[in-house]
Amino acid sequence: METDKQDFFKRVHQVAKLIPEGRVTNYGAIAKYLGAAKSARIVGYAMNASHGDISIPAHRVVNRIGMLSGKHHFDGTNLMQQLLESEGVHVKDNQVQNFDEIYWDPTKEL
DNA sequence: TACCTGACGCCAA
DNA sequence: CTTGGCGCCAGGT
Repeated sequence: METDKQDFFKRVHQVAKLIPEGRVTNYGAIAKYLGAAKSARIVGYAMNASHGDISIPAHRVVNRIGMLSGKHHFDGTNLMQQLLESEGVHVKDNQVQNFDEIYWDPTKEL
């Protein structure tokens, strides 16, 4: 059974739900937290799978430089940015402002 | 079944 | 300091 693979996705979803409002994290941090630091890409894939689940704030997950690399995958063109700003996260040019301040590291916070 | 692409990240030149 | 290439895993064609 490919339960192992699905389990990884499930873990990613779980961590994504733990992201506090107004905070953001990056794929690599989640991957590392799960023990697969080099599988940052898979985290993004998991986000794509979780895109249908509103309980998973995928918009709070950005790449290591704080850029909304995944905004292109949301319904609207700037839906991801809208959601972030709605939580108090300032975004400009697909880039999260004060990323260093609102950055949420699961390996540290958890 | 094999090859290619993809919401990333890090190292090397 | 900037740009390019490689590695990782999974899914689709």
